[in-house]
Amino acid sequence: MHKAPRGTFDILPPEHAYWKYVEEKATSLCQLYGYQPLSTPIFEDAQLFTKTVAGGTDIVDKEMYIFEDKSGQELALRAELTAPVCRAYLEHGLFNLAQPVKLYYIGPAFRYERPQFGRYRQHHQFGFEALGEADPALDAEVIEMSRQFFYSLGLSRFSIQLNSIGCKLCRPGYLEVLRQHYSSYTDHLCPDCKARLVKNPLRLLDCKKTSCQKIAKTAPKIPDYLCPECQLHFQSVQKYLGAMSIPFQLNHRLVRGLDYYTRTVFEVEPREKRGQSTLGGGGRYDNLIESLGGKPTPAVGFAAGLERIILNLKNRKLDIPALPKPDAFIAYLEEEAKIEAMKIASELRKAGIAVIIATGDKSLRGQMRQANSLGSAYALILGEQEISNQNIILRDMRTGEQKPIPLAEIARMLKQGQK
RNA sequence: GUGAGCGUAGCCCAGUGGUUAAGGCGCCAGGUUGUGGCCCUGGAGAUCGUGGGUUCAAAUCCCACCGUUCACCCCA
Repeated sequence: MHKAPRGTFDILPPEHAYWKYVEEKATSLCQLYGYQPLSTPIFEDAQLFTKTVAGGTDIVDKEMYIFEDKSGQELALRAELTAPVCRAYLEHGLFNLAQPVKLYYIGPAFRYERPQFGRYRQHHQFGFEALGEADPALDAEVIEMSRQFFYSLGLSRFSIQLNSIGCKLCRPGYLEVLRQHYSSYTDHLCPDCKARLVKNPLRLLDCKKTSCQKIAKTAPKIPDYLCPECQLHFQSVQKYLGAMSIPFQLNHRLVRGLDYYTRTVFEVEPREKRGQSTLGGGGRYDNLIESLGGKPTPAVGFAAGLERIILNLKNRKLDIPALPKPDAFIAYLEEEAKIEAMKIASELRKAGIAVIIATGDKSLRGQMRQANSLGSAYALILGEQEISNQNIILRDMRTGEQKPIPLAEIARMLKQGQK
């Protein structure tokens, strides 16, 4: 027996109620803020990720699905979607449009990791990106929009963690100071942190080990080492957030996993934490487009994991609209009525009525059971008598009331019932 | 990559060495020769994750593998 590959899963119809709900909230949010949809391929040139997300991060070093196609071209299943969006922005000359260009996406991303709570090898991201504008007001708007997204879903028990990690001018200086601070404690560091010291020093700050946290507490804080421009930008973001009454927590230990971030970084953290809990995160990436061969182009964006959102919706036991049920179920007796029923079903569907017709020549009782379990609003019953009278029985499945309706009027009656 | 827990019908699960592996949900049929939901009756559905071992005897004990869940790492 075949199974879905490790870390992947099928989304069965009942589950799709959640997915539809989240996707509809996401698209209407984007409409509200002026973001337009963009779809990019599931796989890309591997270099698109290795160059941008950058070596030193686990995503590139060990988690990418990389393969050669038959021509020897090195491809990768997309590990995230910001780089593909930037690639499309450059490829199609979107920098010629009025800036910023605001785009959103919903789709799968792939990382080869050990699956666990809220973490999968194929997961789905909803994200939006504003390209071509450096204004800190846009950072604030992206954060506000992220917050509105979760509120519109009915999720409000989260905090927004905010930090600035500087730019290519000021960050190297900070990293140097940070390394110096840690180099005097190397004997007390956990093995992971020893590796981080050389590989990814920013990550030292959020190690969970208590011994390492002691050292992190006394570590120099990045906001104290920002250059004047980054400082002003960071303050402006906070000013605009304040103006919109968006609560946030400054967290100087917040860093993001991807290497391309500059200045503003933020994460949405649920109050009730469990394992992989971050609902979403984002920030500014002013160097990414240039590193892909474009002109220096500032940009800011956000991405959320749909699986984690849905886990939270279930956890909060929020009522999610059910998937639509059929308007009518057609039951029949004997072959002559079946032929007529097929004809009626076809005509009703042309009139925009969702119809399921009984199949398999079950007893009428069996057909009615099926109508019930499908949740059909009405049952239509066709037998010899009805055919000779040119009518059909319309049964309201909720009340159990039923009466014969002339065949010519049945579509109109059901249309009324739809509303 | 490291560590821990768990694998019994589609789903939830009882069963810790001894007859045909129990129950609930769901599914199918009948009770109503043309009518669903409630109720009653019956039925189908399980190589007890896979392979090996211990034993007269294994779902049950041991080993390996696979899968899965959780944690670390990392991230959405």
